[in-house]
Parts: sequence; structure tokens; C-alpha cells
Amino acid sequence: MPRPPSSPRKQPQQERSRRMYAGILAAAVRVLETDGALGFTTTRVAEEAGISVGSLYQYFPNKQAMVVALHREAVEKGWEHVQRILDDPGRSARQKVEDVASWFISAEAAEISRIRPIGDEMEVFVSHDLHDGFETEVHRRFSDFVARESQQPEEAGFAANLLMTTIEAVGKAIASRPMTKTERRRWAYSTAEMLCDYLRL
Amino acid sequence: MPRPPSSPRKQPQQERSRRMYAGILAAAVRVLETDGALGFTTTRVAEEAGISVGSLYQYFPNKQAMVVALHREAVEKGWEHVQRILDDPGRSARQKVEDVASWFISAEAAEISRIRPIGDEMEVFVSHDLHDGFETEVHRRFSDFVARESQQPEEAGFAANLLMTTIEAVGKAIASRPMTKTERRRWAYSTAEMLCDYLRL
Amino acid sequence: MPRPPSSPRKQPQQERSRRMYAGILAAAVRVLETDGALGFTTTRVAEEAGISVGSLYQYFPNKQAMVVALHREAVEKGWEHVQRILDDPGRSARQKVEDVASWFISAEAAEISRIRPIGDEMEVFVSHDLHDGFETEVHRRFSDFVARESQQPEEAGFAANLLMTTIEAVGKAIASRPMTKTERRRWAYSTAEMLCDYLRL
Amino acid sequence: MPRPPSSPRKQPQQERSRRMYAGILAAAVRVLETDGALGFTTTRVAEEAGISVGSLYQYFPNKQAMVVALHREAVEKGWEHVQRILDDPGRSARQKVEDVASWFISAEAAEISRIRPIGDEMEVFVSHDLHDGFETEVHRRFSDFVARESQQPEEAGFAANLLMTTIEAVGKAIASRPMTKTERRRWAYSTAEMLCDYLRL
DNA sequence: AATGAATGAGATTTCATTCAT
DNA sequence: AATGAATGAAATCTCATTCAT
Repeated sequence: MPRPPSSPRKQPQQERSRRMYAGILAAAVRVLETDGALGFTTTRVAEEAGISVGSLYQYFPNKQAMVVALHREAVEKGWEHVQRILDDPGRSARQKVEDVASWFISAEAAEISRIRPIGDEMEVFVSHDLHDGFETEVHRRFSDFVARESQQPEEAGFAANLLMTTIEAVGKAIASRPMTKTERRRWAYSTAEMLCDYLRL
Repeated sequence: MPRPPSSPRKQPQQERSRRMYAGILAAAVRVLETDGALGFTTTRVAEEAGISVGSLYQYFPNKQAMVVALHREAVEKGWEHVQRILDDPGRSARQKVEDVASWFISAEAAEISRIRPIGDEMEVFVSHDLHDGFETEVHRRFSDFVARESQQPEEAGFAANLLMTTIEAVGKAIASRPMTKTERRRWAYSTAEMLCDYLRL
Repeated sequence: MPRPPSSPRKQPQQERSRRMYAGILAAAVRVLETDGALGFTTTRVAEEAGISVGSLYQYFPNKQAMVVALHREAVEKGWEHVQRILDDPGRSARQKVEDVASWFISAEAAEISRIRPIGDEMEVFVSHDLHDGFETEVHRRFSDFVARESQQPEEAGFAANLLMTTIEAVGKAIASRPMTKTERRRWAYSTAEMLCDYLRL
Repeated sequence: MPRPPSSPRKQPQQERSRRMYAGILAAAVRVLETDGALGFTTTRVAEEAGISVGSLYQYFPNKQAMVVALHREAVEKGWEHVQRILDDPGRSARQKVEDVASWFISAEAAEISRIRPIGDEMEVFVSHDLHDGFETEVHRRFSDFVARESQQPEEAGFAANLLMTTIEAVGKAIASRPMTKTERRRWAYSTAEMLCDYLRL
């Protein structure tokens, strides 16, 4: 059954499929937020997505795959946001670090930490994030940033690692604490100032 | 039959009970290390402790209680270690911060992070650590430390929080990464230096 | 729009349909061989046949019907082979019995035994093979053969039954055992000899 | 917790356990008879046994294990019966063969053939029966019998195999056919006579 | 007090069948 | 006619918790 490549006929199919996939992941996030890790069951996700379990299993071979996709999406979305900040020519180095910290400290970023427990429970994440191809790419971007902006560019590798790790880790810790926006801003500002002072950015 | 309090008869009972309790928690840690979160079942813990499930349920009303106790014990053991460092008159402030960071970054501290997924999965930890009575006590100790050693004691409350949070968070992130001792020492040293510089300790 | 029967227009349709039907059955056999009874799913058969599940359901009302057809085809093909042997004027009675036994004992005949488990699982085969119209026809052929060749033709009915049953049953048992061609020939020869001696063929 | 070996205290436990095991298998047979291979589900067997699914899984690690046990029990019970016949000094060789055939042709023996489809469906039985340790033992018994009773003892190995295979295979074929007792007796008699004539027993 | 067999709700996953496109 | 996504009942198996002994 050969078909002309990229025929417009097939697009709607693929489009529909993509929407379904995205819809399921969105439902998964909702379930995670409302029902917690304990309520994160395949049936519950399917129900929330308004489809049957069977359909869910046509888009993900098993629950693990869904958790991995969820995690990947959250991480990618996060780092995309970060890259946009780093690429912005209108912000100073300090401002960039502060904005990145702000994002990680905001509750939006907490999604990732809500996913991890499930993944851990299922023994899904074997290697650490930084070892994925995607994460090394991110690390390179940060190293470039540090090397360019720092006054001691020779240590850029470790400095970038320290920067990323601290922001991500502190962000994870703060994001789940109940806190006002002002307080969050203070944490972001202090963390950023501390890192920039130390790394001479 | 009422018995006079602290009768010699009762002591061994309480002693035995305490040992049992400790033994179960120790077994739980062992199971967690060898079998992972997925293999952390009540039956498995009882087996490892050399008792029956039924007996286990005489010391813990349910699995949640066991996880909470496990977590509390790990946290307490950790902060005890930290307090000993803070109380040591033979160390400088900088040295103290570095040693605390070292401990959190060492793999030993990773036990706590192995417990959390289970707790999260069971929705055990509703409020953040710092809100427990125990944790506020720890916070007071750190505030005292910062107020005493810092050159700007008026901000001790937030400074102590930043100090604890950063060390704990970065420690958690690093502890689970494969790394040599030398690398860990470097992380501990850098984190401590960064914090001390910023907080003027 | 009524069409005259056997109009030239309709032929290709019927022809195509017949080919499709045969193609599906052939695919089913292939799936059975490669994936086993456990992998024998409607989707898998459709895939192997290069069509969609929906199309498959246009040729078979349900899975049962497919299994029945599969079984029938295998049986028919087998007995056709047998009939050709029985009809061959160039072979002696003994030779005929031996050749029939040979065929049943050969691995080729094992296809039928691979189908049965599925049929059994689906409770498809209610009555025994011999009760189908087709099988009674076969029985008549065998009875004729025995009556003609035997020296005691009055018992031809039971004798034919014994002959068929023994060859089929022993064949089924042997066919699935790992064995060299020589060994199989020995089994065929012995079984045939035993039956011919007993039935005086 | 060392316990004195074979203490009378533990007997009832083991006794109870054994009864449970046997009870489950008996229930499994009943389910197989009434509901067929399709209705042979873990829940249904548990229900028939008057226990919960959970309990069933304390006696069998999974469904496969149950099917294997069921098969083993049926086979053992059958061959035990056969051995008693072979060991009986009051019966002639011919009588023994006829009685063995009778048993296989009787409906009682059909249990085994009802189990196989399930096992096949689950791909449980990889090797042929004769290759189990138990079955080789049976084969030895038959070889001894043939060697002792036959007038050409040099071929006892193959002869015993032919004897067993034919009786078992024909038995399996006949057992599932609807038939009167008299007809069954006739089949048993004919099969036995044919075998004995051929093997000179 | 200790035991561990029994429970059963509930989780994941499969697959024959349908039906809108 | 053909497609294959959607369906959902049903199957297998786990494990926190209880309770008779």
C-alpha cells in the first residue's frame, strides 16, 4: 500500500493522534495534581482524558512509558523556558540567573517533582538526568553562558554544574513549600545573588 | 492488675519493646537498600526483621506510621550529626559549614532520599519538614549559629533558612550521583564557601 | 440492482473474495506457526495478511469462525491426501495403509494439532470430527477400502473406524515428538503392519 | 527460632496446608469439567474452592503452576492405576494390556486431555511427557513388562513405546467420544488384542 | 503476645469486536 | 469496501491489613 509521502490526507490522522497523545499527558498532569501519586492509576488517567483504558494503551505501551513521557515533557518544557531566558540579549547575566531561579522556585516547576516519586516507585529512572543526551545539551548551553559571562572562564564546566544543580535543587525544595509570591521572589533573588557573586557573573 | 510505675518488672518489657521497634526500623532500612521502593512491603520487612507480619503491626499501626518513623529517624540521626558539628568549639564557622555540607553530600545521607518516594507515594508528608516541632528546633539552632557567627545578625532567620535549605537540597541532588570522594569534597567545599561568603560567616 | 447470476462482472469479485479468504487462512497458519497459540490474535492475523482487522471481519464473522475454517481446511487437505493414496491402483493395501500412517506421523500433519488447542480454548468443537458430514464421507471411503481388501468384510465398519482412529491418534502423538525421519518411518511401518495384520489386509 | 524437628505441633499446620492444596486442585478439576477451558480462571477456581483469590495465590505462585500441578496429579494418578494393573500377579499379560487400555478409554482418563489445551494455550508444556523423570520411570516399567512377557524380548524398548503410545493415543481419542460402556469395552478389547498379537504377548 | 493464613479491593494489561470516517 | 482507533469487559496478580489459633 504505497502512499505518496506527506499526502495531505494523512495529516488529519497524525494530527488527531498527536492531539490524543497530548491530551492524555495533560490529563495525566491533572490527575497528578488532584489525586497525587497514589491516585495516579491508568484507569483514572483514562477517565480524566475522557477515553477508555484501552485507548490509553494504544498511545503508551505501558504505565512506565507514560511516566517517562510525562517526565520528559516537563523537563523539556522547563529547559526550553530556561534557554529562552539565557538567549535573551536584553537581560544582564545577573538578571538571567535570577529569572532562571525564579522559574524553578515558582510552583509551575513543581510538576517535575510530583512526577519523580511515581517514576522512582516504578524504578523507571535508572540513570541521572544529566546523563541523557538532552541534559548534556543543556549543560553545554550553561557552560557557554558561564564561560562568556564569567571573569574566570577556565572553570566554566564545574561552575555551570554548580549553577544548574543549586538552582534546580533549591528550586525543587522551595517550590513545594507554601509561600507568597514576595517570599518566592526573595528566595530567587538571594539564590541568584549568591551564585553570581561566587561565580563572578 | 495495676502496677507501680517504673516497677523493675516493667523495665525489661519496655526495653524489649524498644529493641524490637529499633530492630524493625533497621530491617526496613535494609529492605529499602536491597529491594528498593518496589520491594518495600510489610511482609518483606517483617521477614527481614525475623518476626511475623502480625507482630510488626503491634509496633506500627500501619505502613504509613512505619515510613514516617523511618523518615523521622533518618532525619534525627542526620541533624544530630549536624548539631555535634555546630557545637564543636574546635572548628571555625567556615569549617562547620563545610563539614555539614560534606555530610549531606556523602552517600550516607542518601537514605533519606530513598525514603521520601515511598512517603510521597503514600501521601504521608503533608507539611514540609521544617514545620514539625523537631525541625523548628533545628532551625532555632541554626539561627543561633548564624546570629553568633555572622557579621549581620539581624537577618539570621532567613539566612539560617537559606543555609539549611541549600545544603540539604544540593546534598540530596549530589548524594545520589555516582562520584568519587574527591569530587564530593570539592562540591562540599564550594557549596560551603559560596554560602559563607554570601552570609559573611 | 439485480444482476444475472454468474454474470462475467461478478466473477472477478467472487474470485477476489476467494483469494482473500484463502490469503487470510494462509496468514493464520503462518501466525500459528511463528507466534504460537498465545500470539494468535485477530489483529496479528490481519497484519500478517496485509489487511486491516475490519476487513478480516468481512470474511469471518468472528474468531471462532476463522478457527473452524482453519481446522476444516487442514482436515480436508489431509484427507484429500489420504484419498489420493487410497485411490492409487499402483499400491498394495499394505502399502496404502503404511503411506497413510506415514503422512499422519510426518510433522506436516502437526498443523491440525496446533489448531485444536485454540479451538478447544474457544469451545468451538462440540462434536467429534467424525460427526461432520465431511468426516462421515471419509469414513465411508475407508469402509469401502477395508471391505474390499479385507478377508472378513462383514466387520468393515468397525475395522475402518479402528484403522482411522489408530492412525490419526498415533500420528498426532508422534508428530509432535522430536524424531529423525528414519525413526518416523519405523513408527509408520510398525503401526501399519500391526493394523494390517490384525485386520487381515 | 529453631524448632524441634517433626514436632507434633506443626503437623496440623502442614496437614491443613496439604488439604488446602488438594482442595484447590479438586476445585480446579470441577471448574474444568463444568466451565471448560474458557471458564478456567483463577477467580472461578478460587470461588469453587470456597476461598479468595489471594489465598489461591498462597498455594500456587501463578496460574501456570496450578495447571502444571493439575496435569502432574492427573498423570500420576493414571499411571499409578496402570502400575497396579501391571503388578497384579493374578492377571495374564493379555488381560493386563486390556485392562490398561480399558482405563485409558474410559471417560475418567479424559481429565488429562481437558487440561492440556489450557497448558498449551499458556505454553506451559515445553517438552513431551516422556522426557520428565517420572515418565521415563513409567517407560522402564513397561519395558520390563514387555521384556518379561514377550517372546522377542530383544526389542522391548521400542515395543513398550509402541504399546504405551498406542494405548494412550487411542484412549485419548476415544475417551472424548460419546459411547456406551459396551462399545468402550469393545474398543479396549480390540486395541489390546491387536497390540498383543503384534508384540507376541 | 505472636503467628501467618486469609482476605479482597484494586492495579495493570489484553484483545475480540464495532463503527465513524 | 476498507480502515484502524476506540471500546471495555475480563483476566491475572499484589499486598496492606485482620483475626482465629
